[in-house]
Amino acid sequence: MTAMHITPPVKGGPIFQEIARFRGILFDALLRPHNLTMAQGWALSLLMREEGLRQADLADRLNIATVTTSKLIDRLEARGFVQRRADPDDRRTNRIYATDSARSLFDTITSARREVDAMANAGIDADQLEAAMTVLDQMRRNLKAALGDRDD
Amino acid sequence: MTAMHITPPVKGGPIFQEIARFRGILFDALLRPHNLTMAQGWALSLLMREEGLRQADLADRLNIATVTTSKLIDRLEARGFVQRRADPDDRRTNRIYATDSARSLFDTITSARREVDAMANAGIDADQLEAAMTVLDQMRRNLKAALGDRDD
DNA sequence: TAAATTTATTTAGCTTGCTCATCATATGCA
DNA sequence: TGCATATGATGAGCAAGCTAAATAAATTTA
Repeated sequence: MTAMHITPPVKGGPIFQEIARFRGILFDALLRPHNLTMAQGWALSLLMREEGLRQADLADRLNIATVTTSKLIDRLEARGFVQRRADPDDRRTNRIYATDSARSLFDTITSARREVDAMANAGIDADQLEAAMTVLDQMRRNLKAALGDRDD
Repeated sequence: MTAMHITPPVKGGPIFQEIARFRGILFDALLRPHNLTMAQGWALSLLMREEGLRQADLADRLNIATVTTSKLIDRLEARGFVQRRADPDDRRTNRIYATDSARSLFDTITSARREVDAMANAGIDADQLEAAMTVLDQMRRNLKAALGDRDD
C-alpha cells in the first residue's frame, strides 16, 4: 500500500481573513449606533488629523484603491461626516474635510478600537503581543512590496 | 499651557484588515487564470476533504455566516466546481460535492497558498513566525468567543 | 395530536473592495 | 506651442461579507 497521506489542517489557513473579519464585525457593531462603520471610522480618523486630503492621498494612507475612496466618501458625505471641496489649483482634485459632526465621534471611534483590541488581546502576554505585532508589520511591508512589484 | 498632546500613529491601525486584503489580492491574482477566487479556493479545499457537507457545516468550518455560503456555492456551482444534492433524510438540507473539475485544481490552490505565504513571510525568522502565529491563533479564539457572546 | 420552536436555506439590501474603462485636466517633451 | 503621457476622479460590474426577514421542514412540547 502507498504511504498514508494525512492531509494536514491547511497550514496557514485563512486566519488573517478571519481575524480581520471578526474584528470588523465587532467594530461595526460598536459603531453602528452612531451610523458609522469601521472603514468609515478609519477614514474619518485620518481626515480629522490631516485636513483637506485629496481622495488619492486618502487612498494612499489607507492602502486602498483610489476607486474605493470614491464611494466611501460618497457614503461619508451622505451621512454628513465629510465635505468635498474643489481644489483651487487643480480642477481634477477634491479636497476632503471632516465635519464637526464627525469630530464629535472621535472619542467613540477611539474607544471602539480600544474595546476590540482588548477583546482580541485578552490573555496574551504583552511582550509576545509586541513581538507578534513586529512580525505582522514586516508581513504588511512584504505584501505591500509584492503588490507593488506586480505591475511596475 | 496644557500638556502637549501628540496624536499617536493610531496604535494598532487597520493592520489586520490590510494584511488580509493584501493576501486576498495576491491570492486572487494567482487563482484568476483558473476562474477561481481565494474564498472559493478555501471552500473547495474543505469540500475536497469532507464529502457531502451541508451548507451550514461549510459555514461553520469557514467561520462565515450561513447566508454567505448560499451565494458562494451558487458561484462555485455556476463554474462547475461543486454540485448541490438533496439530502434524502432532511428535505431542508443540501449536500455539497466537489466535482472532478474542482479536484484537478487542488495542487493549484495549494501552491498559490504557499506562494502567498512565501511572499508574506520573507525575511522573517522561523521561530518568531511560529510565535506570532500562536499569538494570532489566540486572537482568533478570543474574537470568536467575543462574537459568540454577543447574542447567546 | 397540535402548536410552538428550532433549523436549513434563501431573498433583499447594504458595505467594502477589486478590476477595467472613461473622462477631464495637468505636465513634460519635442 | 502642441502632442503624448500621467494623474485624479468616477462609472460599470463583480465578489464576498454582513444583517434582517422570509420560507419550509423538522423537532419539541404541551
